[in-house]
Amino acid sequence: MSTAEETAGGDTSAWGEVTPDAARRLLIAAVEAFAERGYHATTTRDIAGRAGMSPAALYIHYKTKEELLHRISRIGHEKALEILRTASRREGTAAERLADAVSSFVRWHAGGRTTARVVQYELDSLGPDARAEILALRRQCDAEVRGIIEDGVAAGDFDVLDVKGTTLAVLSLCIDVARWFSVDGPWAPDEVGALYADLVLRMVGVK
Amino acid sequence: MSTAEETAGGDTSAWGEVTPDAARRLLIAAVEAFAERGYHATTTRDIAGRAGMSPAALYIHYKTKEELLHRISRIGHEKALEILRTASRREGTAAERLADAVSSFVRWHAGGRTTARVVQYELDSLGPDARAEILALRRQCDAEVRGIIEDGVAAGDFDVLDVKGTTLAVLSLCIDVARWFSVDGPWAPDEVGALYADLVLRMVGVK
DNA sequence: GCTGAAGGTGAGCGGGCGCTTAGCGTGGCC
DNA sequence: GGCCACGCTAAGCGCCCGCTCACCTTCAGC
Repeated sequence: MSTAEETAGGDTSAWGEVTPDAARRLLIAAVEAFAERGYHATTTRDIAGRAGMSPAALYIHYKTKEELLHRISRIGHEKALEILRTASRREGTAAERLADAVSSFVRWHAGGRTTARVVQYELDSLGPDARAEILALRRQCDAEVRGIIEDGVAAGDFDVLDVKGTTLAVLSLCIDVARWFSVDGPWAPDEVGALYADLVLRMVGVK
Repeated sequence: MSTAEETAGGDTSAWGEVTPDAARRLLIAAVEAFAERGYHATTTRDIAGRAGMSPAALYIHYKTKEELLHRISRIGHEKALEILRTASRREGTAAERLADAVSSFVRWHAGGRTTARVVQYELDSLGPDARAEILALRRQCDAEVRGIIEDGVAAGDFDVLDVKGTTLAVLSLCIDVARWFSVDGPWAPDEVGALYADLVLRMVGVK
């Protein structure tokens, strides 16, 4: 896992690679606005206002409103893929690797709920080209999880009827955390991660 | 389960209660448009056009665009609740009732994907009052599933660590089907329903 | 101190939005 | 046939959208 998970309160970390400072502030403002109201219901005036700038400033750093979503989506998906890859490539049994992947992936969706919501649910608002690029990243995420499950089946550790379907279900379960998780709810991201890791191990019939 | 599930090809059934005919055509057009592009990206001109009417016709049958979403959402949630209730109240072991609930609920999300998408993912576009009304229906859905799981635990049939969390995960898994399911994909609604019923029985540790 | 690049602003454009209104065609009732 | 209620349309209002443009500041380099 990464050295520092996104903190609660306003996951503004992990955008360090975005420069200059004004461009990063606009990006973070866009993430928050998109997460709260959705891409289409968010106005460029709202984004600029949150970043403490005039509406015109947005267009110095980004060509269009859609470019903002594209950048957010790509960075987010790359982070998600990195999380799954790290868990997949560590040492240990398939069960340990799968539990690690699920718990860290869920922690990211719960803790960085704001970002994850945009990343997972605003995909359809991208144009065809950007969308295709992001879908390629998603297929890689799928491949990482499927790889772990296939390893478990091959080693005789898992009992799975349908590898493809189970992979989809596992990812679906994790992703949907971004929809329902709330910081005001009864669980901390860690707790959901642990619960979900247990549930997923049951789903793959770990022995 | 109901006598007739929604058919593929354009789930226009189940709107029989909406009259007159023009109002129903507008509602079905709105469901399709909202599912394809999202509530905020859909225009009233688009809805009216799909229904073969002029933009102004919409306002004879509905006060606002939001009222359309509200009506769709309420009818959809009532249908979802009815599906879960029917499964919950049938005879049989907790495992049989849970498998029934999950498979029929998933079949509805997969087969009536268009409607389910709007119902499950456009909730935030409703105003506070309408939203509160719909959330009450969602809590009832949650209660039906939790009831079955509690029955299974009480009877000693299930092995569950966290009833509330597991209930949430089961519902989350089913609901997210509306996001990823495609009629062009490799599965039929029935197949996903059967797969998911098996996965959920594993999650609750059925003995 | 002058200059040019970089990063910002205020004002506003063209257009499409949700929604309204005046008026038209039509079928039921006397 | 005369009348009216109803369902609908054509036209368009007022607003706010994404985005642009002319201009202003700041500051490094010389």
